[in-house]
Amino acid sequence: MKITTKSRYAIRSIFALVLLGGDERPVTLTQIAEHEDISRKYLEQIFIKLKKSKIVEGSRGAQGGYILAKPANMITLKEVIYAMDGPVSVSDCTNESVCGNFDHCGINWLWSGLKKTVDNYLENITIYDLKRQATGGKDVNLS
Amino acid sequence: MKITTKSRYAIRSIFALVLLGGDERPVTLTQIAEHEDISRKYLEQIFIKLKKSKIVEGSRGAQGGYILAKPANMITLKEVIYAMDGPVSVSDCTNESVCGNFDHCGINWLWSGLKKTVDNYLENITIYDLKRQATGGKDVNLS
DNA sequence: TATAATTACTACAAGGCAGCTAGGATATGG
DNA sequence: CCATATCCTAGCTGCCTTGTAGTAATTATA
Ligand code: FES
Ligand code: FES
Repeated sequence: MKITTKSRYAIRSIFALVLLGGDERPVTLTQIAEHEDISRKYLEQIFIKLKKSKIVEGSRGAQGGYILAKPANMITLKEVIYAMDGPVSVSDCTNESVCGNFDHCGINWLWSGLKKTVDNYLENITIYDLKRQATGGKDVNLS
Repeated sequence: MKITTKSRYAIRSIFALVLLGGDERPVTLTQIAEHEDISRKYLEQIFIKLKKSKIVEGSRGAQGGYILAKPANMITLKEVIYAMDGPVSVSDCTNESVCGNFDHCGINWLWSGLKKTVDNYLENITIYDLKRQATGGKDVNLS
């Protein structure tokens, strides 16, 4: 029942990206890696996935780096986690192809219910919320 | 972000235990293993844990087996999962002993919030609810 | 009291996979 | 051209879950 560290790194990294000005000019992975004390090589893989999911945009070469692909308040945690690990799966018993007993199982509604609960929580928090929380709610402008 | 199969097996097994009359007379693991198509040897380990957590009671020897240690509506899913895997941990960053950055981390409230959400869901469903759901809500007597 | 049934306990093997490292290819500003 | 970055692929490693195996302890019953 754990959020993978990859997903947590991703969230922390995007948060750091915003703090370092990534909503305006490119921020390099090296900066983020130092700020968050995460392996830069590992970050590379994370950001490639984030890029594929249209959460950030990368620009190569000197003076390159990453910027947000959309406003911070449009990036939900669910989205980020999905980009890392695919859809949140709370149980392996999600359909009949994986569990022969699926149709006759009396309790799989438990897991769809739990998934819905978790998804709902993660859908309603955005990167902007992290920033606002960190600055004590004083911040108003969102990018 | 998965409930372990051990926990799912445990829940299914207790559910089966109730269906097989385990709120009155002992039900053997062999019965449950057949009913749920789970390895009996694996069930043994599961039930030893359930016993240690005072969820079931075992009686040895011929005509032995397991019965519920308390009414089905007093057994929450959270309790069962706790018995299997310990407290639900949604992130490794739960205290400063494990994460040096804990005190200065701006986002760990996320994980405590998520944990609370999940715990709340699991706390409010009991084994009796499973039975009621399975019988279309017609059942009234709870043991 | 012998026997079959059944739980209680311990050890460990196999596999998957998350987490991370490594090396090189490609693009770009100065 | 060169320093700076992203982009892409491959693979290692250790842990943890899942499951098997063997044996001891207990008890109803004939
Ligand atoms: S859906 Fe697979 S056992 Fe319930
Ligand atoms: S608490 Fe460990 S990084 Fe946030």
